[in-house]
Amino acid sequence: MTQHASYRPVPAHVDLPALERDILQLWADQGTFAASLDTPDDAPRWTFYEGPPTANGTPGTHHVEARVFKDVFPRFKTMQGYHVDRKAGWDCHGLPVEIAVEKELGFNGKPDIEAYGIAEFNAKCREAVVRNVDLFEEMTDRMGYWVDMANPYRTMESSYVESVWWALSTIFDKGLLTEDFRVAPYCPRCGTTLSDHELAQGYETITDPSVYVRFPLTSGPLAGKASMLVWTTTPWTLVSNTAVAVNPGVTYVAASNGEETLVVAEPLLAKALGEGWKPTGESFSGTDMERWTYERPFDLVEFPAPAHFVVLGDYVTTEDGTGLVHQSPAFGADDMAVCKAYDLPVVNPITPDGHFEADVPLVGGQFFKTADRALADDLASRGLMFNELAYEHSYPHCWRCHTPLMYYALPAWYIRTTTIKDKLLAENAGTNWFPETIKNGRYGDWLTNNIDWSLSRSRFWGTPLPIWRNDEDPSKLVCVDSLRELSELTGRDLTDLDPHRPFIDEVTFEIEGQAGTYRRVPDVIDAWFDSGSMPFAQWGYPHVEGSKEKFEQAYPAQYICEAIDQTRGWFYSLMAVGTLVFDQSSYENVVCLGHILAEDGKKMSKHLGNILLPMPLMDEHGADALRWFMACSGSPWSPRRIGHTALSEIVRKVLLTYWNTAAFHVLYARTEGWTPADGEVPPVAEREVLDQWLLSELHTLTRDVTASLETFDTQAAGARIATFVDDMSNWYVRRSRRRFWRGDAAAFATLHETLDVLTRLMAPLTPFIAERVWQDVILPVTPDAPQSVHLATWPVADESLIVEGLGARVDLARRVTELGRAARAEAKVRTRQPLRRALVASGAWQQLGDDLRGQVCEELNVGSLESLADAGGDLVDHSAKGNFRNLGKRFGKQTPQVAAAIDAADAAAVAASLGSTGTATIEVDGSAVEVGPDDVIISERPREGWSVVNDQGETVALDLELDDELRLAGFAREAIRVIQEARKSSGLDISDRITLAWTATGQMAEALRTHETLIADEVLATSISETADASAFSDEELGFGFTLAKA
RNA sequence: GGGCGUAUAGCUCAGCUUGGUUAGAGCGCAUCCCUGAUAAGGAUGAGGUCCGAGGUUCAAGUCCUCGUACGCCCA
Repeated sequence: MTQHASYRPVPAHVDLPALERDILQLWADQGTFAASLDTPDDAPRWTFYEGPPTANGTPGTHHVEARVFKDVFPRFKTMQGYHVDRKAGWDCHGLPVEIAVEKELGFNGKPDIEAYGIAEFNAKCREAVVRNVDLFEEMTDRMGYWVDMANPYRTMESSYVESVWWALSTIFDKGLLTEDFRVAPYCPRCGTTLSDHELAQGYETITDPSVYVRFPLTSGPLAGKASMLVWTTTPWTLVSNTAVAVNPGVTYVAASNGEETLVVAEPLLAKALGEGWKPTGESFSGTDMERWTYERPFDLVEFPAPAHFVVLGDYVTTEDGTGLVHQSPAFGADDMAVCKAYDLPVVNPITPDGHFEADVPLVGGQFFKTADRALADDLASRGLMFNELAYEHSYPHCWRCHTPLMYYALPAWYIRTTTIKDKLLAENAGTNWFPETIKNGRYGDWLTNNIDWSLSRSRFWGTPLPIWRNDEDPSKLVCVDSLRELSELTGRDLTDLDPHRPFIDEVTFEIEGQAGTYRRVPDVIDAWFDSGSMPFAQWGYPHVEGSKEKFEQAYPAQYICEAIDQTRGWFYSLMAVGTLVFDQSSYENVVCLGHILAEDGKKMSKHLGNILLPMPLMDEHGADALRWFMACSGSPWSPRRIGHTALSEIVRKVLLTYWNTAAFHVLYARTEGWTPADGEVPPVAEREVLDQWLLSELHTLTRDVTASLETFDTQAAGARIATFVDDMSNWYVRRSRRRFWRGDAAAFATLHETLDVLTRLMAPLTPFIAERVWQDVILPVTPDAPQSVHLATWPVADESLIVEGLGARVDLARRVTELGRAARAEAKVRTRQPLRRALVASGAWQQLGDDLRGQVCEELNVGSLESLADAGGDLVDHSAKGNFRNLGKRFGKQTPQVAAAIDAADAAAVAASLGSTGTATIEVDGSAVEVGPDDVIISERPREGWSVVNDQGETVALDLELDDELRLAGFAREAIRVIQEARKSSGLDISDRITLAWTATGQMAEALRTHETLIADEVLATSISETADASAFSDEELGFGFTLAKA
C-alpha cells in the first residue's frame, strides 16, 4: 500500500463521444461543477450573465456557438481562482411564444385568442416554454456547458415579474415612462406595435408600386392650369391624403409637354418627368406654395376639418420622387408632426387588423397592401396616374410572422431613452467590445441615433404593464412595484396572485378622496425589457430576501457574450435598463460573435435542407471537436461555415495527436515502471536540449495562451495550442522515442510536466478529453492533485524556463532536416540508407551546436554534419544578396543600387571579409560603401557531385558516395524495420523478447552477421541464428526471410 | 441612399496592427519517403493578376484614395 500508484492505462485508440459520456457521468457522480463553485469566501468574483435563450423552438447548432464562449471563460477564470456564478436563464415571454402556440392551435390573430380565453391561452404558452427548455437542457449538458440549470431564472416567474415591475416603477418615478400618441411600426396580424430592435430584424426586400399622381391645383397662380406631381410607394395611404408637403428652401418649377403642366422640384425635373418636358418659366420657392389648395386624389372618406393644401416640411428632400410629398398623418411619423403643426385632422380609415373600414367605397374590407392595386387602377382610370413603376426596396416586416408592417398612429407607452442618450454613450465608451469595431460602429451608431423605447404591446403572454389608471380622470396614474403594494392598495392579500393576464386585469382599486376606479392599462411589455432586467430580476431584487446582497456582489457583469444579432437586442436592453435604473451599464466586457453558416456558406434553413443539428454532430465527432471549432476555427467575430470535414480534421489534428502523446507517454512509463514520484530527475538545465526546448516552448505557450484568453481571443489561443501539440508530438516525441524506450527519467519527467500544463491549458476549450487525461495521466501519480482538471489551478508561465533563442535554433534544425529530406528525395536515396556526411552553411552549422547537429544527423541518418566552409574552399560557391530590411533603413532611395552592387560583388570575397573582419566593402556608383553581416545574406552551395537543396538562405548538401560499410549498415536498418513490422503484426507486446532465425544471401547476409548485436538490441531478440529456410516472414526485394518466436 | 465588415491556392483560412528580397498553413489530388505512440508525420509536384484602378514609398498582400462584388446593419 505504501507503493506509489502508477499511471492508468491509456488506450492508443479512443472513441471520443464514448469518452465524453463517461466524463459526463464522472462529473455528475463527483459533483464537479458544484465543487468548482465552492471557492474560499475571499475569492475574487468574476461575474458572468447568461443571456436567456428564448425558450421557443428547438436548439440549433448556432446556439452551441455562444454557449461555448459562455463556458470557456468562466472555466478559465475559475481555474485562475475566481468565483464565477453561472445561473441559467430562460426567456419565457413574448410574441415568439404566442405565435408558436397560435400556430399549434390553428389560430389566426387576436380575436381567436380572446375567444379561446386569455387564461387558457397563457397556460398553453407556459406549457410550451417548459417543453422547449428540456431540449435546451439536454443540449447544454451534452456540450459540457456548465451553468446552473437546477436554479435558473425564468422571466415568467412571479418574483421575476415583480422585479421588472419594480424597475418600471423606478423609471416611472423618474418621469421616463410615458404614454404618447405616436406613429409606430405596427403589425396588423399580431395587433401590436414593434419596438425598434424588433423592427431591425424584419426588413425584407419587396416590390411595391411606385406611383406618380397628379394633384390638380385649385388655388394659387396655377389654379386650374396645372397639377402638382406627387410620388409615393404606399398608394393605400392616398385614401387618407391630408396635405402635400414641400421643402420651403427648394425651388419648384412648372413644366409642360404641350398638353399639360406639372409642378415638380427643379432638381428632379428630368428624373421625374422624363423627356419631352420643358419648363414654362414659372418657378416658386416652397414657401411661395404654402397653403395652395388642390383636389385630393380620392374622395372616399370624410374629413372633419378643412385640409388638402400645401404645407412646409424641412424633412422633404429632393433625392427621390418629385420633391412633393403626400401627407397622411395616421401613417407616418413625419406626417404626424407636420400636420399637427397645421392643426390638420388625423383621418384613419384602417382598422387595427390592417383592413380598410367596411364602409369605405372601392376598398372597404381590403387588407391595406392588397388595396394598392385597386387604388392604382382607379387613379389610372380617372387620368390622375402620371406613371406607375415597380419599385424594389426594403420594407419592414414583422420579424416573426412576416406580415408587412404599417406605420400606424396608436396610443402607446414609451421609455424616454432619448433623455439618457448621453449617459448611454458614456457607458458605452467605458465598455470593452470584442471585436472592437462594434463599439463605435454598429452599436455606437445605433446609440447615437437612439429613439424612445416603445415598450407596450397589446398582447397577452408577457409581463403586464403595472400601471393603473383612474377611469374618471385618465391623468391620474399609479405605477405599482410589487404584488405587496397592490395588496395595500386593494386591501386584499394578493401576494400569491399570478401576476399575468387575465388575473391581474381583474384587480381594481379606489383611492380615498378620489372619484373613480383605478383599472390596469391592458398592455403587456416588450420581452426585451424582461431580459434586460435579468441582472437584478434573476434574484427577485429588491423584494426577495437576500436578493440585495446577491445583486450587489454581482453587478455589473465582467463578461457577457452573444451573437451579433443581439446588438440591438439584449446588448442594448441590458445596457439601457441598467442605465435607466442604476445609472450604470450592466456589463464591462462584451463578446459579439459572428453567425454560424452551413457548409455551403448559407444560413441553415429547413428550406435548403442544409441543417446540421447539434446533438448528431456531437454524437459523431464529440463535443470537444465542436467546441474547438466554435472557439478556434476561423475568426469567431466573422461568419463561419461548419461541416463534417472541419470537425473531423480537428479530431485528427488536435485531439487525437494530443491523445496519442499521452498514450505514448503512459505506455512506456508503465513499461518502465516510471512515475513522477521516482525522483532522480535531473534539473531542467542539465537535461537534453530537446527537453529544454519543449519546456521553453511550453512556458511560452502558457504565457501566450493566458494573454490571449485575457482578451477573449480563443482563436489565437487555439492556434498556439495546435502548433504546440504538433511540435510536441511530431518533433519532440518523434526525436526522443529512443529515450523513452530505454526509460530515460529526464524524458519522462519532461513529457509528464508538459502534459500536466498542457492539459490544464486545454481544459476550458476541450473539457472532456482534458479531464480524461487528467484522470489517467496526472491524478493517479500526483498525490495532492485536485479531483478534476477543472478544479486545478491555471498554469503560470515559469519565465526562467523560457530560453531565449532556443526556439529559433530548433527551428533551424528542423529546417535543415527538411532540406536534407528533400535532398535525399531528389537523389532517390531512401532515409534508411546511412550516408557519410551532410554539409550545411557555416552560419547554420555554428548556430546548431553539437547537440542539435546530433539530432539532425539521427533524423537524416547521416554520419556527421559538417560546415561547408570547412569542407574546402574549392567545394563551395558563394552568393550574396542584399538584406533589404536593413539596407532600406540605411540607404533609403539608394537601396536598389546598393543591393545590385552586392549581387554583383565577388560573393566569396565578401563572405571572407565578413568572416574575418565583420565588414565588407562594396563599390556603389564608384564610391566605397561598408556593409556589415546584417546587410548581406550569404549563401553557400557546393559544386558538382553532391545532392544539394537550398532555400531561403539555407543549404544542405549530402555526400552520396557509398562504401560497403555504409551499405551494410543500410541493410541492417532495413532488416530491423522488417522485423519490427513482423513483431507488431504478430501482436507482440512492446517489451516481449523474441528469438529470431533468418535466411539471406550476399550483402544482406553479411549485414545481418556484422550488425547482429545492434539488430538483437533493437528488436529485443535474445538469440539470433542463421538457418537454411526461414520464411514465415520475408522481403523479396531484400532477399531476406526469417521466423520469430516469443522467447 | 448611408454605416460597418469581408475579398489571399480547387476548398477552409492565417498573414495586414509594426511595409522588406521568392506570400503561407490545412484539406483535397499525384508521386515518393519515414514509422513498435499516432486515425499520424515528412519530401516533391500541380495549383496565386493577394478583387480592380490609382496613389504614397527605394520597396505595397500590408498604408492612403476611388471603385466592384458579397454579407450584416440602418433608412
